[in-house]
Amino acid sequence: VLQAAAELSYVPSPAASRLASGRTGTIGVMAPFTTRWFFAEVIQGAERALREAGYDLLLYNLGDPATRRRFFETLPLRRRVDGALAVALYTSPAERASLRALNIAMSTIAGSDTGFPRVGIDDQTGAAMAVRHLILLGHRDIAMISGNPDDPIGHLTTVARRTGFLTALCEAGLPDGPDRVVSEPWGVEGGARAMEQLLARARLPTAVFAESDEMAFGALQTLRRARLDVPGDLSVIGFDDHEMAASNDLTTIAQPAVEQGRLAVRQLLDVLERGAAASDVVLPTRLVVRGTTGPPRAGRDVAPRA
Amino acid sequence: VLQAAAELSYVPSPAASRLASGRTGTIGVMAPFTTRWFFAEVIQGAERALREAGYDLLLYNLGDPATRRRFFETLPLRRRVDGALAVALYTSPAERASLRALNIAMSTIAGSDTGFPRVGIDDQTGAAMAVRHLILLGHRDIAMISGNPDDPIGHLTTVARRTGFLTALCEAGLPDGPDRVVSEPWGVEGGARAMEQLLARARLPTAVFAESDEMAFGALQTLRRARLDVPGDLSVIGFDDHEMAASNDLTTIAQPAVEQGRLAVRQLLDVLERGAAASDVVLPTRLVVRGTTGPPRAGRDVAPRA
DNA sequence: CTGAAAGCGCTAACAA
DNA sequence: TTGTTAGCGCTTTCAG
Repeated sequence: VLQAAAELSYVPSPAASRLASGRTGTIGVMAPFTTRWFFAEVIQGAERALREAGYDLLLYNLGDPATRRRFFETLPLRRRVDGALAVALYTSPAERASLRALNIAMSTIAGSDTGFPRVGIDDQTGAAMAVRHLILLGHRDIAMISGNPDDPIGHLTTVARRTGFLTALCEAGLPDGPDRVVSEPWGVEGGARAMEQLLARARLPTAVFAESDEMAFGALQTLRRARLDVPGDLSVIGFDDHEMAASNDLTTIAQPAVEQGRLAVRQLLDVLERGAAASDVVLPTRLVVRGTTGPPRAGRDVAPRA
Repeated sequence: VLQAAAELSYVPSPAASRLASGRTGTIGVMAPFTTRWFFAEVIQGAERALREAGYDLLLYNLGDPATRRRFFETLPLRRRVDGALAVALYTSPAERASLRALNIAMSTIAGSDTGFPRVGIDDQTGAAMAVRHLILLGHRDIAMISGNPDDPIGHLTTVARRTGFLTALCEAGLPDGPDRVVSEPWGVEGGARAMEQLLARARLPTAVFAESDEMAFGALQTLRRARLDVPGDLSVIGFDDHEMAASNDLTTIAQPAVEQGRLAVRQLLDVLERGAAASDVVLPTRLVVRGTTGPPRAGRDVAPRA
């Protein structure tokens, strides 16, 4: 019988088995971006894990506000997926209620605030780690380049990394006023402009922590144009370990992006298939020292503390 | 009746309508990468167009050889999609036969060789455009940095851009021997190493055409480390207009990536829904002059031809 | 434990 | 036109 099936190259119809069993063999993934480094990596990790487990991945890019509104109004996930993954999705209470009403298994990545189990990193600790690296090198005058905290997308990450930055400064007894942080729109361009703001100040910090590697790339660009030496005149540290961080010789805090996608899928499928109870999981971040950080130039600032 | 449906928040079951109608409302997208700039952009363009038309997008990342083999053996697309899109998919004859046997509507992007209608650019013409820009600036000693033409992925693009490069040199009566092209694995890292190869030569060219912006970024990196001035000592031109090209001030040949995804979807849906006959479409490329190209330094090479 | 039959929730073809 | 019914190809349940 099996032989005959093989000869006729029989393939079960997914539609029929979905209808009969109620299981769709599909997982929905919602994300506000799909092309940015972090999101592309997470999606790739999720896609691979789902494929291996025999599931299909349905991608919903909610970046466009109109698309997002339509998504939450019509809930296209309904009847279409067994479970869902939210990547860095910061939701309004109404959106959260919609999601809850779907009544499907769900996991979240990168600190989505949906109330469902989450996989992610500790952004605050990671940011503090970056700052402590700078302090250990002897820096005392440190600024941060950051996205706009009012941007609904990326909001929580921005806030957490800022908090880590300020906390680490405070712990070390260093000046930590709000003017330590300069905001520009997230991205390379924003990073470049933020660095320009810093250059326009009367006194340049000796080190800069950028909220993301993308913003750090922009900052490096501005410094290059200004013919300033990195790390001689100014140290720069980023966050993420973007694929281009190595080639830009950027010191950074690495986070495992693909792994977060993979893990969230595993967790979701455990709930779905084995009724496991999902719990939050926090993945470690790691300092990667490269060439953009070094001790402050002697005389440019006070010496390292004892 | 409609009111009652709305009140009970009725949603049609896709599984049932698929089973009954035979239409799945889903398009499969096959790609060898999903995170690289070009692919991420194309997929985003396709996703948006499909979403607007009410279709779901099923993503198949065929980058891993084992995954690819399994894909062509089991043809998971069968019974699962109404049509498919192949992005830069260079296929073996057997793979092509499998695809054809699926007997579904299909379109291809970026020069896939599947025999189905294609949307893309003219890589050869684009490459020639890059070289002519350099020649017009007065360069006569021009090299190319390129991926490995034996790499099955990206093969056709590499070959076409090389051909355009050599053709343009030949047309201008410039030296066009095979040593004009240096090969390294595709990517930033490869571009950096290719530039190192060039620097190791007795005589440096005055300009370099990189097969892709990613490789150009690597080349710029190497030049920066070698403290060479761009474009003073050496001009660099890329290809693609990658999102980071602007911030790296890279002169390049722009190609519309999102648009290719969008257009391929439109074309596929026209075939599917209106029985239209799909035809190949070639999108234009465009020279974007930025700061990495300029005239050769006087005395470094012969003067511009009259 | 094996095999037959009753749906799953739609679409499409048919009758009225 | 509008209303009715027979499947679509599976899964699952229930007899045997």
